[in-house]
Amino acid sequence: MTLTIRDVAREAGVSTATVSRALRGLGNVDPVTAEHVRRVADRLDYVVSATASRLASGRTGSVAVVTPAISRWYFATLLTGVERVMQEADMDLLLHRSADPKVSSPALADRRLRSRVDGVLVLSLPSTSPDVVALRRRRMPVTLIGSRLAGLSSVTIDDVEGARLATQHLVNLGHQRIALIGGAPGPGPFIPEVSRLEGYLEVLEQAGLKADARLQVPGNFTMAGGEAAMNSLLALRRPPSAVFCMSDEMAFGALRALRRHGLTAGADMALVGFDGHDMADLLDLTTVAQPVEELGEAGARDLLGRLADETAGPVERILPTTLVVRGSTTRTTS
Amino acid sequence: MTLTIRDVAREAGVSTATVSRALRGLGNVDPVTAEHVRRVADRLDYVVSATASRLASGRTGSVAVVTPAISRWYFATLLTGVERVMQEADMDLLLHRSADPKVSSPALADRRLRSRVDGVLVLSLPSTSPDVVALRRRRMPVTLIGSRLAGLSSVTIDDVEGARLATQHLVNLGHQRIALIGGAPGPGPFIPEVSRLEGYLEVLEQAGLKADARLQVPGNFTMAGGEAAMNSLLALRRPPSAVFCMSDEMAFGALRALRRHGLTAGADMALVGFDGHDMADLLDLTTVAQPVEELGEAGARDLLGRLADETAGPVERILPTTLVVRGSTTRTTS
DNA sequence: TTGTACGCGTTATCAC
DNA sequence: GTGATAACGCGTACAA
Repeated sequence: MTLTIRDVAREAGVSTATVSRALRGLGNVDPVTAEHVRRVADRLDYVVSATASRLASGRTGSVAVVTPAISRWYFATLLTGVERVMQEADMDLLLHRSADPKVSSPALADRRLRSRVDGVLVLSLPSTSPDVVALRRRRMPVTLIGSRLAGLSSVTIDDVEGARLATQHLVNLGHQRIALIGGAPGPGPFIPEVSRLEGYLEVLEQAGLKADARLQVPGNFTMAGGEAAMNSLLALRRPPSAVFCMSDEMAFGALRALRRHGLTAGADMALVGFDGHDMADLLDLTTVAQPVEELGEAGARDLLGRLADETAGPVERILPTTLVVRGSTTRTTS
Repeated sequence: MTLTIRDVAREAGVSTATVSRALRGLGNVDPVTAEHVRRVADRLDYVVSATASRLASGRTGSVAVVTPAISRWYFATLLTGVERVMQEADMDLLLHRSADPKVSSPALADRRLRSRVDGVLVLSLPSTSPDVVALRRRRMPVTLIGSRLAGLSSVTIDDVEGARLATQHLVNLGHQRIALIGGAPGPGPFIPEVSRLEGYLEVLEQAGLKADARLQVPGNFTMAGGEAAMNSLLALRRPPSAVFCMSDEMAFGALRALRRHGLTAGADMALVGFDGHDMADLLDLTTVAQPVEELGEAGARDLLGRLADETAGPVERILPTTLVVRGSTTRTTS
């Protein structure tokens, strides 16, 4: 029913082997023959069966990206960068959301991805994630984006430095009680979280301010979480005068909380976010901007390189962050 | 090197055919044998080769979603819904961004998707898109989300009605000069755009207000576009007193423009968005909310049904929208 | 209920 | 440079 390489071979008057070589531009084919074959294939509107090609060659021509979330700005933006590079490279991109490890079977990604992709791009997953562990054991080419792990290639920002930038900015403005809105409650293995906490604590210490555990609250990296976190901070007997949020989306939630309390960011409470979200500008939010789309592109390119040259050693690329100062830390009047 | 069905067959003491049947739960296998085979496969950590299975069965077990954008909220949210359903159905999901038809070869999606997927989910693409045209000709199962086309299954909202809700709301508030910030300049084949314009015009007419072409400006469905659009409206000799934006993201941009002009939404200018974006609440934006994630899920389910039963006729599902009134249209004081 | 054997459409390895 | 042909790993008549 559907056209096969044999049809093209017959029509072109050559063997299937030659068609295969010609269509893939393998070089060891007479240029004239090759061109002829290509013409015929074109005329017939023939497209190689990806499936058969995969089975025979052992390469799938596709990669998977496993991510904890899709619609959150950071991940959606990473995806944009990844997709662009993969499309250019003519690679299929499989999208896989890593389910909550608590509710789903461990290493689901591994089972679903085995024999389906040549490599995997892992977005911001904790190194202890069963998915990552399984993938590693399988010796599947993996590149991490947004987290690091010994032995694996990764593209990240310097989270410690980013947090330092944010916190130092607040210190410079004279704040003494600087709170932190972070991710999950309790210390997790989630790299950006740990590193940003580290940067925050470092600066406090250097500034001679002592860290107060009550000022460190979880926000789960969501708007709702950020709002709840800010509410709890405002309910403290001695609320902070400044807050560093580990993500812009949490900062947006915090902004809402402030507003509902009749407070103004920048005047009543200094607020710094993290990410460089599109909407940070609109909301006049000071933030530590990271080149998210570029992170995605760089990660994708690294993985492609790794697939092309299996012997390539792991590379850890670190992209720069910049502090973008806006009204949420500098406004002086309501 | 890698485990095959033969290894499992040998180890379990049965034929490969039985293994194949048992592992797929085909029924015509002795329950005891089946269980035994499953155990062995499990112990060996065997996973069927998706590639070989595809070649033999003719089904790829994967679907593609082609979308004009990934990080825009609406699409990222649709994707979340789609991905959830596909993961539950154990279907691979290929992500493909449909490039700008002007710069890319026509029907790129078709060539890249042929023989790679069983069906395609098309997000909000104009029916004249070369991708859609090619897919149709190929008789590939297709479900549209966010747009409609005779002969194809689709899941949409009632865009006309949504626009009516928004415009009527503004009319009810007593506005006489109601502007519209839309998509691309000039009339396009992009369904939501056309329909929303239609609903807007209908209400104006019913209200005895005459449409003013100068009050209809393109915003390209981006924040930047929305901002520029609002700027141009404000530069008019007789600016509108209210604006209906075809998307929340454009409304956000419009909000910024207002702010830069020292104006307040709701007090100096009424503003209604469209989508029900997460952040509309934070920005106190009145909007026509649509169940975006559900749209994605419904579309995905429809496509799955279509794959299971090729004879199923096309279905057009329409999900409801609701007007969410907030301060951007009702605030009375700056 | 189970096993045998062929076919799925390419790629890759040899000869030529 | 080109052509046979044997894998690739599984599904599925068909036979038993």
